[in-house]
Amino acid sequence: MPLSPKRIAGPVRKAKIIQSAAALFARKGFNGTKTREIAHRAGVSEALIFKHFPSKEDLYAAILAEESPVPGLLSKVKRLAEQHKDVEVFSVIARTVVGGAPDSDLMRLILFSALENHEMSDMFFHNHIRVFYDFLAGYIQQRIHDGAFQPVQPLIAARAFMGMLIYHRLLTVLFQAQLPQTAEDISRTFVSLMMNGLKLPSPKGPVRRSGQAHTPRTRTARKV
Amino acid sequence: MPLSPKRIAGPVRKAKIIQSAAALFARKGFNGTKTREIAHRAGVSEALIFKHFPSKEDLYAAILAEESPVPGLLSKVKRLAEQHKDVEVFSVIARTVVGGAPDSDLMRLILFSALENHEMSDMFFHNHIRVFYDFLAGYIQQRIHDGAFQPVQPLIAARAFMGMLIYHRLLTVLFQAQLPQTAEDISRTFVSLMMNGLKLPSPKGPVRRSGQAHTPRTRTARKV
DNA sequence: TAGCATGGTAAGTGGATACTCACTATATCA
DNA sequence: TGATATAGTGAGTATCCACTTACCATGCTA
Repeated sequence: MPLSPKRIAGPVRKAKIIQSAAALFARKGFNGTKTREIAHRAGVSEALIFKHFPSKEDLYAAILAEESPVPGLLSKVKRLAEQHKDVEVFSVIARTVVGGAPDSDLMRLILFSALENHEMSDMFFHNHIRVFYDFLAGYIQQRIHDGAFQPVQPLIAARAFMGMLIYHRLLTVLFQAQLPQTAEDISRTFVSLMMNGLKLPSPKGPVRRSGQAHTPRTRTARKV
Repeated sequence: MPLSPKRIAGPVRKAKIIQSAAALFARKGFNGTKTREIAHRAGVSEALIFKHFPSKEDLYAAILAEESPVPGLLSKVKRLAEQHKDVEVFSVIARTVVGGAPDSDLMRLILFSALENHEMSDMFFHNHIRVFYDFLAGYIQQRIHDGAFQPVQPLIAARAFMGMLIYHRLLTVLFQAQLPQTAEDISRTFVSLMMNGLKLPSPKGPVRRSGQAHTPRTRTARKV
């Protein structure tokens, strides 16, 4: 009886190859990753990779085409949004990102694919980052309409908030530039800055502030 | 007279090679750039590159070691800071970044070097980005001490502001994700959000002075 | 103008690398 | 049981690429 754990169903092996390749592409980029390494990591011969994928490019594309884990979070945020729990909406997003999402590998894959201008990079960006951004812009716009926030450009405000979060994530992933505070403190500060930035000037007393708050003349476009 | 525009002083040629290589490394990364391309772009033979630099790695390091154009801007900002012109300090930085600094090539070089974890990447990051960040954190801290800003963590607040700006820059450089508004509008919105976020809750009276002491617990950042 | 340092190149070289070929091993089931 | 499809591989191969060698060209100056 041959003790062969070798032969495995096709799709399973294929998934294993994708997983191994993703880890390597994330660390070394497309050009920096060799098919030999991928094979070794996946525990198969190099030839088998090419049985599953016509080329290294195709393997890379298969990785970028994978689904995002985002929707779960997004539906949670949407529930809060329907209840107009402003602070909670921003807090959940902040805690998620500051807490480590997207994870290091995913961040690096996104950046590498964008820098190396892979054709799927746009879609990848769309699936993993822009969903939040679009949702948030829509929410801000609605809350301005409700009279809960200052009349600010929703697209810019959304980009500002996501910028705080993603940039923070970038610094930790790319430069190990951690902050001394806890993730919770950091999230709270980001949310607090943003909520203060968006909230209406208190109705009492003269509101004298330097140039801003002029009514938006461009209609808020739904494009990025 | 021999029509030879060929022979050029060593340092000049070297600079030309660096310049050509920088453009290519910025677009394709270290692994994606071939010495042959660099030579072609610089209008010299491949061999000459290796007369000037022992290896491709050394050429890359020479590029990363180049001086940053930042100090000019920083001294300008410092003058404004000494006069406590809060809005102007933030505005100048915002306009500079949103207006296109660091330029596309520099941004890409920084990101590539960080992703490919080149050993000089940290220094590069330090010279080009962290200078602002450190300065800003110091300034915010001082203004908190002056009683002009809310007691917020200066490092986090600085990261938040730089995050808005750099992330915006990143989206335009990497994903051509422009916003419909003008650079000036975008800068103004970022600054306005940040200044609102940092400013003290307005007391009933029109004058806010450093003496005012009540800390509204509503939604302000927790001090530690 | 001889001598020499400097600027420059054509033509390799050896090792890596994406991909192929020809072939073996195992499972399924009529 | 054996026909057939599927899983898997060792041993290439053509090409590319960083780097070298051996050599020529030009300007400077004693």
